[in-house]
Amino acid sequence: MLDINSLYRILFQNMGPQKWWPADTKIEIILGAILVQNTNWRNAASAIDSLSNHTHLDPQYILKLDIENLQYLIKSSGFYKTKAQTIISTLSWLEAFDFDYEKIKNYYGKHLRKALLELKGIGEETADVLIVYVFDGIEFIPDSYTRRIFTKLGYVDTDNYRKLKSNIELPESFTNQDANELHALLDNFGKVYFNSKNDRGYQFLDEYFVK
DNA sequence: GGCCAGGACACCA
DNA sequence: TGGTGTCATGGC
Repeated sequence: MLDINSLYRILFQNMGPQKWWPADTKIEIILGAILVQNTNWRNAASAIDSLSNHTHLDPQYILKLDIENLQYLIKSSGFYKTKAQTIISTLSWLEAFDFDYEKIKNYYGKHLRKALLELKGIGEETADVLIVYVFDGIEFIPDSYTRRIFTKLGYVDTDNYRKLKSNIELPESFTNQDANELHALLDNFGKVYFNSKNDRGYQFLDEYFVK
């Protein structure tokens, strides 16, 4: 069975750097992480576009929007009522720290993940995504694609997020960039492997898949 | 026209 | 702790 380092190396050698997160600013990453929850990226990106057209993704401006207006702007991402609330609770939290991410890291230290989980609408996966892509931390992110891939690789206890996370230890050598790249590679691999009907050359893991 | 996508949460036992 | 229903749009 492939260990994390080998899996990482094989993915990287076949796919190259993924340059995640696909966004220009940290606020855009945060909004994207919320809007893509259980939604395909196309719909989430469309919501970001309309939000950007109306607010330039200025968090202060977004917080001043009527909730109905915010809901309308992000409608294409689905679950728009819940996501509007999540955006407000998260941006309000950031605002309390003047949108200073270093200040937040210094304030919470090791308890950052716990603080993120206390935000309404931020669950384990989104918390880990924010830690890796916004706060430069190191976390394994066993999202649905990752769990499906690990299942095929023969790992056990892959059926839910917490179970797989508790059983996987990232290598000591892993940096923030490695955690970033590994998650991006796994998701982009999963996206092609599980969704595309025609063969696009993503068969390089097949020899490691069981059955 | 059904199925599902880069989840979270309330509720229940 | 773990399983289930609900929230919702747009593309295929």
